[in-house]
Formats: sequence, structure tokens, C-alpha cells
Amino acid sequence: MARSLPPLNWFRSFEAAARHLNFTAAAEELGLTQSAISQQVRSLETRFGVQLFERKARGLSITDDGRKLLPQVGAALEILGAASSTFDAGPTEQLLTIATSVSVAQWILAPRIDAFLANYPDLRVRFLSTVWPDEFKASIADVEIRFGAEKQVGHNALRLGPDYLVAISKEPLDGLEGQRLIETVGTSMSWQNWSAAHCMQQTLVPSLYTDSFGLALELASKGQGVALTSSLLAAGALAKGELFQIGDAVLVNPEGYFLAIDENVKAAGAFRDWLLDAIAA
Amino acid sequence: MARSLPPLNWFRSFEAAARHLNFTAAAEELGLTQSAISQQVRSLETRFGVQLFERKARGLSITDDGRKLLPQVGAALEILGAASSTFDAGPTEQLLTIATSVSVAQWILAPRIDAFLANYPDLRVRFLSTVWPDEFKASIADVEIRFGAEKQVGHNALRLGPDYLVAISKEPLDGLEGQRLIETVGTSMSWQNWSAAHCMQQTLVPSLYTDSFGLALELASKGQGVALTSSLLAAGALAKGELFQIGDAVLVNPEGYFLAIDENVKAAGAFRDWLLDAIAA
DNA sequence: ACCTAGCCATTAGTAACGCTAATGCCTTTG
DNA sequence: CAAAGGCATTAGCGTTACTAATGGCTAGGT
Repeated sequence: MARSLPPLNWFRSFEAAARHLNFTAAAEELGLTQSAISQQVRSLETRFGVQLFERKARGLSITDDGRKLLPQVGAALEILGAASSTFDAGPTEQLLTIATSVSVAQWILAPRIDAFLANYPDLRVRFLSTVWPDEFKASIADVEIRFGAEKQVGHNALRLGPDYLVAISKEPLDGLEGQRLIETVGTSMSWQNWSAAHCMQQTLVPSLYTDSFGLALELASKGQGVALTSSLLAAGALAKGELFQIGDAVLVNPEGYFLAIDENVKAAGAFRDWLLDAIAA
Repeated sequence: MARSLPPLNWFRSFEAAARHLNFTAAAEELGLTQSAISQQVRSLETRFGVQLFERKARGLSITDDGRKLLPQVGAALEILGAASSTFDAGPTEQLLTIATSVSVAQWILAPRIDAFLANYPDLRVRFLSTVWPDEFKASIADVEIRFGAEKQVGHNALRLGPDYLVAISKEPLDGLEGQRLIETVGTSMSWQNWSAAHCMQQTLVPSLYTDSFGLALELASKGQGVALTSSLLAAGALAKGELFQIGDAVLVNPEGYFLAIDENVKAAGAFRDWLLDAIAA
């Protein structure tokens, strides 16, 4: 972001032209003239030093470079469009909406949600799954369980815990020889920290990288290797003897799962109380 | 996108100000004056009709509305920044990056990936998880497995199959009485379609809504009810007798999982061939 | 209590931008 | 061959986006 970005209107014109493969139609959609579209796309091409379209007598064809750029531009425009309508009011419905990390959904809620529902036979629940914190989903949810580091999370959020980093595999093991190592990217700790905590001299190199502790744990539970992952997620399966911890040391886990609720929704408060009890058990 | 978006520079100034909580520092970073930042943020606030910052003597604090907007703006700026540097030469690394629906990661890849890795002992794999199609992740991946309907997916993508909609539960059941029904929102079919296909007269009302077939299947596998979900995802667990299909009829599944690869990456081609074989077995 | 520093908001002015209308060129279609 | 479609380019002008200057308010230090 050190250099300035092209104007947003250039991206919009590019995206519309790519959809229509026709500057004139794109102009009509955007309420501009063909000339404006032509100039904006030309400016973008000049800025990037690539040809985004081939011009033909009856419209355009998109180049490989244009095709490469399009999804990213489309995604950014959609996000900014959604961001720009964030402040429009929306109706609420009698339904508990839980925006939750997929890891928590899979490893904590899926095995346990019946106990909560048994107390509320008429309640319906909608899950919105997230891989990383998703403010849009959070903004429409009654309950949010987000993954992140404490400093990135609002002050109203309660960390689910205790939660440490542990090495987990499907079978009890005496060590790591011959095992694939599974590590979650985007988190502060790695297998090097685990190695140091166990006074090992060797450099541990992962074979499999995931972007969630939950998927790392899933890979371990399917016997693909040893996952460095969250003890909170693994607790249920560890208790049932379905998974095993390798090594005795645990690492402090800087990133974890944080619960926040809309205090105006009674069911959300009930869900929070239930979940905290369930985890403590 | 019917209405015009604010200028990109407004968003940039907002984002920089939110990071620094100080217009003067944001101005310095962006190479503008404090006055320009102040005016741009003011313009954005006027456009949205909300206060994004509280002004204090020694800088800013961000409002709840500002906090709500920031991640989306940050994400879009990051995407456009990455898009703008797409045409700078970048190093590629010897690593297979797979952008995949979390449902496929959990139910298809996690149980099987070892068979692929056994053939490529030096290959490392990075998973990028998606709930819905994510063009940014797709653009940086060597392999993409996305969820959607055929008309929304590029013509290069191959549907993984066969894939039908089936009712799945943890135990064999003679019917649905007393069971919670689990349905995936955002898909074309519902329990009404299943009811009709089984010549049932009653209206089936789900208790649990999920936003992925994978989470629906997970809930079923944990005994939370009967999930209407993808036979492709369930196939492995059905074959092992870990899950059971309820009723004999299957529904056509308009939405499924589509595989696309970067043909320039040899490992991606190998992965595709392997996966198609693995699913057919 | 007083003074200074920090940092915001506002104003006036101007260079640059972003667009339009008009025109020209090329290809395709009937 | 003529007309239609659709692109590129140019000149012109209204608007925007920025700067420099100034003012107001609060916090911190003496």
C-alpha cells in the first residue's frame, strides 16, 4: 500500500466492461459515456503496463491478464458495496443466529448443541460459518464466536478456555519420528516453539499447512499426522480417548476463540451461559 | 452496485486514520495533508450518515460504526493492493496451495490426503478454507474446489460427483418422527423437496440451519438430528457404516463442488487426477 | 493558573481530474 | 456497397481533490 491505488471508478469500469465485453453497454450500466469507459480502462492498462482487453469490431475479448485481475476486482467491489450498505436497517427474526468459527462449530458445538436445544424445544438455530473474523456476519448475528488474538478483539468478548497449544494425533506416540507435522498458518506459534518447549534440538518442518486449528485437528483425527492445535477444540475427543496428546508440555496459545453476544437477545445470553458451563465440564 | 461508491481515497484515508487514530499521522503515511484526511473522512461520514470517529484533543477514537466498517474496508483495500501488484513479477514457491470449501476439506480431503502425499513425499500442501466461493483465495491457489451451482462456476470447472441430496443420520431410522431436521440455507432444495420425493404429506420444519453441507453432516454425525446433505460428502462415512441414509429416494443436487486447477502447475494436475480416482473408488 | 503543544475543523484558492460531445477509423453485417 | 456497431482520440469545461493558512479546543507540563 506504499504506492497510491488507481481510482475506484477505473476498477468499476473495468469490471463492468469485463462482464459485458462491451464498453458501450458498460457505459450504459454505469451511467457514463463509452468514451469515459474507454479512457478509464486505458488508464488502468497504462498504470499496470498490461493489456486487459483486446479490442474487436463488435466489442472486446478479455486477455489472460484481464481475466487474472477480474476476480480480485469483483471481490473488492462487492466488499465495498456491502460495506457501503452496512448502515441500512434490516429486520430481525425470531431465530438464534450464531456466527462461529468453523473450528468451534465442528469440534465444540456440533457434539454438544443438543444439550442446549433440549432446554429450548421451540428455538431454531442458524449457523453462519467463518474461517477468519467476519464483521459482516458478526453484525447480523446474535452470538459471535471469533478466532483471533486478544488485542484484535473487542473488549466485550470473553475468551473460551482454558486453551493451550498441544500436539495431537490419532494414536498414542512416543515421539514425532516419521510423522507428518500439521501447522496452522496465521498464528503466532509454530512447531519450533513446541520443539523448544520439549528441549529438542531439531528443526521441525511441517508438511501440511491449514488456515484453522479445526482443520488441523481434523487431519490429525483422520490419521494424517500430528497437529499443533488448540486444546480447547481437542478436549472432547481427548476425553473420549479418540485422540491423544503427544508430549507433556503445553504452549501458551496467543490466538483463541472469543465469545460475544447481543445482550438484547435473551436466547443469546442463555446460549452463552450454557456454553461456558459445557466447556468447563 | 446500483448506486455509485464513494471514492477509493476516502476509504484509504478512513482506514489509515483508524489504524493511527490520528489524522495527522494518517496524512503523513498517505503523503497528504491533515486537512485532506479530515475532509475525506467527513465526506464519508456524510455519505453514510454515521459518525465513524469521535474527535478528541489528542487524536481520535473510533465509534462502533467505524469499527464495523473497518475490516471490510481493510479487506477490500488489501485485495485491490494485491490486484494492483499482480503484474509485478513474484516468486513462486514449491508448495501446492488448495483453496477448498471447508466441507470438502473435512469430509473428502482430510480422510484421504495421505494417499496423495505418499506419492509426493517432498511436496508440502497449504489449505485455504472457504465457506462460499472466495475469488481472492482462488486467484492465489493452484487448485480450487468451490461450492456453487453450475451456472455460477467457470466453464473450466469439473463437478465432483456423483452427488445427490440425501437424508443422513447417525443411526439407522425408519422415519423422521422425533428427529431434529438439519437444512443448509442458500441452496435450492429443502426438506419440502425430500418430503415430496418420499410421497409424504406433512410439512417438514427444520430446527437447525447451517451454511454448509459439511456442517450439516457434522451435526448429523454427532447425533444432533437428520441432515439433508450431499451424498458426495457422506460417501466415505456411509461406506464405513459410520452414518446411515434415511429413505430410498435421492434428490438432484443443483449445487455441488467444482474443481478447477492452474494447468501450469504440475502438482495441481496430479492432485486432480488423484482426487477424481479417489472419489470414484 | 498559565502557557505550549497537539490536533482537529474550516476556508479560500487552484491545479488536476473526470467527464461529455464530437469526430474519425475499422470491422462486420445485410 | 452502405449502414451499423463500437472502439479511440480530442477539445473543452464543470467539479473535485487537494494545499496553505487560520482558528478553536483540550491536555499536559511548569
